[in-house]
Amino acid sequence: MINLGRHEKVMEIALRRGFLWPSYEIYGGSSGFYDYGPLGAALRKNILDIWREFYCVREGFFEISSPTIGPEEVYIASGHVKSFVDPTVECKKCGEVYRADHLVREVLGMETDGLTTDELNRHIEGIKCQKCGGGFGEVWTYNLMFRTHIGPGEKKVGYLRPETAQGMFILFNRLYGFYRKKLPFGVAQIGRAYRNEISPRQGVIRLREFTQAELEIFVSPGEKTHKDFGKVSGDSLRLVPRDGSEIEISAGEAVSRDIIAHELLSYHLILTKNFLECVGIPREKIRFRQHLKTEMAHYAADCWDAEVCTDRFGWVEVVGIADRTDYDLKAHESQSGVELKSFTPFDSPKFYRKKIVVPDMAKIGPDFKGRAGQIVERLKGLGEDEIAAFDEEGYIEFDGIRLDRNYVSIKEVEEKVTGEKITPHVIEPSFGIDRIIYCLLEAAYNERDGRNVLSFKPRVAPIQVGVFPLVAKDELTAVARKIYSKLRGEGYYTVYDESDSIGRRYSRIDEIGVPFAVTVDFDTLKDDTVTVRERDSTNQTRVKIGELKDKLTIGKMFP
RNA sequence: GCGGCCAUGGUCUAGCGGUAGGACUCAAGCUUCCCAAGCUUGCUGCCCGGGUUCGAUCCCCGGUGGCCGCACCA
Repeated sequence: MINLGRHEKVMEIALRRGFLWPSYEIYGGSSGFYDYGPLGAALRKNILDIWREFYCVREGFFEISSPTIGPEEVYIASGHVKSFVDPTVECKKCGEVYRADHLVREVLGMETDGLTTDELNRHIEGIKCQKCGGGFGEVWTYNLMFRTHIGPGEKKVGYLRPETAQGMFILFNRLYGFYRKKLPFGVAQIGRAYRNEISPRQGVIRLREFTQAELEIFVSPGEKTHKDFGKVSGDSLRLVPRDGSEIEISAGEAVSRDIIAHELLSYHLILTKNFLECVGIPREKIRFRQHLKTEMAHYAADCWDAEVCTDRFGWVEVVGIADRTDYDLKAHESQSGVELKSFTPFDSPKFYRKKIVVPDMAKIGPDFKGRAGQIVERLKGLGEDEIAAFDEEGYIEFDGIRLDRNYVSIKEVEEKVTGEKITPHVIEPSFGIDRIIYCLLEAAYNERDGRNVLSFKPRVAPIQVGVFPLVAKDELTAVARKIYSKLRGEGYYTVYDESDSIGRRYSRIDEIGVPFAVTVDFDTLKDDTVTVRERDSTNQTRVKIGELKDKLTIGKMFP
């Protein structure tokens, strides 16, 4: 299953030709960080352009950009301060490190969710190391967020965001207004996120700073549908549901058979699959795996990962598509005290008859003096049943006070309700761009006659055209340089090369995935034609210089 | 975070207690009428810090980074 050769060759090309460089090399490096070189940055740009085309243009989700550092409250609300930690314990004798909660759960057979460090410590006192029988040290928690301080001094704690999502939840009211107070709406953010991983390895698969492209789609809880679902419901998905089976099933059927929770999730699985294929991940290397209940994030109700099959790492999670329900909005609402709700008007207002209690302050005030305020507060909070009982019995008792009916008037009024406030649910497709780039590099890699070829689609290739004089003679280079300039003027990412043999030059650009080579030869001088060589087939066709643009098709955005 | 292995030009590697050689790449030139041809010339290197030593790229310690295993993985 593991094929070291392929991975190593891809990474070697990535390093040597300027796709990916380990960061801070001149200072000895720092693991978990990678620089994108010129070709890597261009590749990423092209992938992000396609992503924007899919989501911002086609789905109409506008992109925002929020800060990467947030005050502590944000991540207290989101649950990251508390939950984004691993309680860890180490054997004092043999140094074996355990997840403290897993250890307690396994040895004592108890549920460990929500236990504090102190509680875990108490449980662990009686446990011996399973390897050597030694005793354990203190439980310590490791929070994976980078912590910092905002402003001078250490009073104001901040964190580097572990996901771009929170920035979008926090803007809910602004965004809701921007979208003119209608559900559903979606918002996109592309940006860096930070996780201080214990042991980042596997190249660009697990980074401490990485690029996410995330969408938050706010919907009514009861309307997890998509107007275009009909167009994709026949498309097939390769699914690995919770039961561990692997099935090929249409998007529509997956919903009707309750494998995928709802249409909207299913729609986004299809969209994700189309996106991955569009950037160049082969269909047969894509599948969607449903999270087990136990591995689901603290906020998720249902979650499917898009996984790509790699030679080196097996199935790699590249996109998470989660139904976060109302977890985040409710959490920020309660932390901030600001209401984060949408308002849905009814078709026509509804009228309710209900009884209300109106306190007679002229009586309550003098008789109860200092406690009057408290009484009024209690009366405001009475439920309908309590009011009815008050009305019937003629008195009410609370907080040791007996309040007679003649301190209030109880009236029946008609209340007009024009709609309802709800906390929207959130569907979140979250793309790990760096992982997608690795998968793409691996998928694009081929060998031909012992030489390296990266078969990028023209649309994602960092450089689209190479322009070469067949040999470096002045009469040919002059024409080639003109074409080089002309193509750049038309918007192609183009390189010019006149050194070495023509074969070597073709080979050089094959290795960085340039799809087209335009070669100027001696016939060009007679009839204004050049050859266009296609990277994957190496086929050449002669075309008029003026018709180059028709031949160098970078490809339609959508297949 | 723990354990094992490792660290030499851009890449891959040889070698040694007296500061290094090769292959490929890259650059310049010659050559070259379509798939890494050939010739000449050239640039670039012992991961970092400390110790031992007259002298350390080499030995020792620590760090950093890489790979593997454990653990972890929203």
